[in-house]
Parts: sequence; C-alpha cells; structure tokens
Amino acid sequence: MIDLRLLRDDPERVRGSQRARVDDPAAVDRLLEADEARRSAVTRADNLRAEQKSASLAVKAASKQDRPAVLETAKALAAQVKAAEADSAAADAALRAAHLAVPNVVLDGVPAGGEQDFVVLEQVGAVPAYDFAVKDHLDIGTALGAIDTERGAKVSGSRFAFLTGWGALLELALVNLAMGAAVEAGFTPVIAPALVRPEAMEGTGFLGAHADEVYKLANDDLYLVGTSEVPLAAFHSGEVLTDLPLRYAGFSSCFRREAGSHGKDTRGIIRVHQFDKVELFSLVAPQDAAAEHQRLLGFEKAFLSLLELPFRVIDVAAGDLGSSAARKFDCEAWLPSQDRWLELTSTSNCTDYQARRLGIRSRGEHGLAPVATLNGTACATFRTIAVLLEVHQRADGSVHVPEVLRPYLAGRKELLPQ
RNA sequence: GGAGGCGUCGCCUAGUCCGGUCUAUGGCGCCGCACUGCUAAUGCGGUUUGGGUCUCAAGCCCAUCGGGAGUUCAAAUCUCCCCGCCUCCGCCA
Repeated sequence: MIDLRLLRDDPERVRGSQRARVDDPAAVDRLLEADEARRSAVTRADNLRAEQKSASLAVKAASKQDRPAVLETAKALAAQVKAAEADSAAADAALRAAHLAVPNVVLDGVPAGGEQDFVVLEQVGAVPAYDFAVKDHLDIGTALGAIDTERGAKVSGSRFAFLTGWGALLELALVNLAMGAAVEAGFTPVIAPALVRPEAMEGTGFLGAHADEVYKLANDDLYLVGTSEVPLAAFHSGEVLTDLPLRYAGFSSCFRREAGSHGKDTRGIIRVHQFDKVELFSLVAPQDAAAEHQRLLGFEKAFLSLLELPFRVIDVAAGDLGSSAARKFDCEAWLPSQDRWLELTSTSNCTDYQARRLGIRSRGEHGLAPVATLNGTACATFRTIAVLLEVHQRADGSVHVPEVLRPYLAGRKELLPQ
C-alpha cells in the first residue's frame, strides 16, 4: 500500500507513476476520494460516539424520575452511533479496496512502458558460440540420467519433473552453494514453511493480480507459496524492528500453477509447477533501500559468475514490475537452445509498500514508520540447472562442471552421458 | 483427535466470579528533570498503538485489554465464533 500522506501531498507524482506503468491514473483519484470519504465518515462516527459516551454516563447519574427520559436519549444516540459506525466501516472497506488498487510508486530512473521496454544495463560474459549442434537441456539431462519429465508427468502431471542422479545432486549443490554464499554475505539462513495462512499470502500481495498463480488447499485454508518471499516477508509482520538491516536467505520449495502460460516453455524444466529456491530478503531503513537493492543485485551477479554463466542485467520497465516493486532488476542468462536470454534471478525494491501492508515498522526520526523490504533470487534450482546444462554442454554430450560446484558433486569436473 | 488451563498498553502483574467509580493497578525497564566530584542511590514527571481535528506543534476527540461478532444506555468484565500458547491423553517422522 502506498503512503496516503504522499498521495495527499503530491497526487501528481502517483499519477505519473501510473502512467509510467501504463496503468490507470484515475485509480489515484478514486483513492483520493475514498480517503476523503473515509475521513468524514470517521469524524462523524467519532463525534457521535463521544456524545453517546456522555449520555451513557448521564444514565448512571440520573435520579429515579429522570432516568427513563435520559435512557431514551441514550438509546436514540446508540442507534445513531450504530448507523454511523456502519457507514464508517463501509468507507473504510472502500478505502482499502481503492488503496490496494494503486501499485507502488515507481522510482526515478525506471524505464516507462510495458514488458518490452526494459533497458539493458550491462552484459557479463560473451554469448557463447558452439561449433556443433547444441542440444537443449532436456536432451542433455535425459542422456545424463539427470532429468526425467516423462515420469514426472506420469506421477504428477505436466510441468513436473524428477531430478535423478547427478540432477538431484546438482540441485543440492546449487542450494548449498547459494546458502553458503548468502551466509558469507551476511544473510541469516532460514528454512521457511511452504504452506502459509491467507493473511501471509494476502499481505505480500500475491492474492491480487497473481491469485490465479497460487495453489490453495481449500480443506485447510492454507496456500502453497510460489516463493519463500512470502514466509520471509510475513516473518516479521506486525512487529516493530529495532536492529536494521535484517537479511535473510530462505530456502523453500515453490509452487506455481502457471495458469495462463499454456504452451509457453512446455518442454523441459524451465517452467515447472514445483521447484526449490533460495531467496534473499532484506529489511532496511527506507533511506537505505536503493543501496540494498544494489547489494542484492551484486550478490546475484557474483553468483551467476561463479556458475560461469554469461548473463545480462535489465532494468525492468514500470509496467512489468508487479504491484509491490518500485524497481526491479532481472539477470538473464543465455539459453543456447533457444538463442535467447532467460530470466534466472530477479531482485525487487518494494520500498515501504509491502511493509506497510504487513505492519512491519521501525522507530525512525518521526516515530514508527514502515521499513523498506527487498527481495532477490539467490538461486532457483530447476531453471538454473537447465541453463547450466545447456551453456556448459560439449560436443560429446558431456557437461562441464564449474569449479565451485565440484565439491558438492564428488569432485567431478564433468558429467558424462550414461 | 480427546480433556483442561491460559492470553491485560516493552516485560511481569492487579482487575474478569457480581458490567458503570477502569480515564486499566503495581513493579521492572526505558526517557526527561532535580539533587550529586563521577557513577550509583533517591525524588518528581513521563512512557501502548492506530485514527480524527489542527498550517506545524500543543491541545482536544475516538478506538485499542489475542482477533471478530453479539447482548446492553454502558463490556477488560456477560454470550458465541476464531487464533495462539501451555498441561495431560491418544497418534506419529
């Protein structure tokens, strides 16, 4: 949720953000109106309640003869208060709806426009050239006995896969490497629940536009998380934090329905319903958010470099940000089989938007105020495995193992087809 | 899954049976001031959070006793639902 004070003081800034997002600026004016309406409703109800309180005390003080008349007055006021409170509650609900409809205000420098309007900030490593016909990760992985999508489909359905043999070890290797690097960088390791209550899902904004993406366990009123950003963000919900910054590296399985992506990335393990991920999550003072964002991006770049993967960094356009993010950088690695860049990591600066919704505050100069939250991918396993296999493939079907992963893979320098 | 107990403004705690005097008691901690070579001790005052009003501040008003709903002129207190914690039993990696 955006800061209503900012909205009142500078609505044009919020409208500008909406235009940059190719979103409706009128949502801003609807929010202004709802804010106004709520305040007048609240004031009215408050005043009536004050009157009723004194009327109620008068009942107690009244003499026997006066009592019936005074009681009548008090009863009449009570009815009015009840009506005014209902109005106030309705205005409150309307405000909340209008409030949720306005996404975070984008930061200066974020490219305006939609998905195609990103700006490439840098490229690290050259696009690899192969003097043989490259295979895609599924062919390579199947030959290595590392990926089994056929049985994944048999057992669980499409977009599920078994990782077997080196594939399974590779997943654990990546998780361990990512966790180790995160700890070294000052993040506290966390194993997070993958099932969360509606409040956690709601509070992190995943039940809005992305509600279709989320698995729900109707019998238990729980949701399967699509990222450990959800439990990590909700971890401190409703708390007043004293020791900022707080940095976490959360591991969990991630579940995504992939509704609306039919026909997209159907082959292999680039887009699956279930994968594992190590996610970075920082809570910092608002003024430190931009620097922390660079820190998260720096981690991601360093990690991809450790894996010896060529990648580029893009500044995601406003319209492709998602409601909580004020700025987002994606690292896209080269996917040889498709001759294109593929998002491997993504880091978002949510400023105080998410924290306001979750009630995560700290004591600042002007009293309690929401902190800034940021998240970033340390390593999403399946997709990273896909890219690793493709980029590091050789003509003979073997796959080069980056040095940092070898300690986790029995020292192997390469993986050989079975 | 069964039975019972508990949840009060940072922490501990009084109040809940029997509704109004609760504008929530006291202690600890913390902040300010006074006294004092310094510290400590002592004394006095302050110390939940959110909202409204207000140019700002002060002030004033409203809400807030785990959450929600209800009864009532009036709810920390009575009723119902939910959440969490603890104890015992059962089951279990």
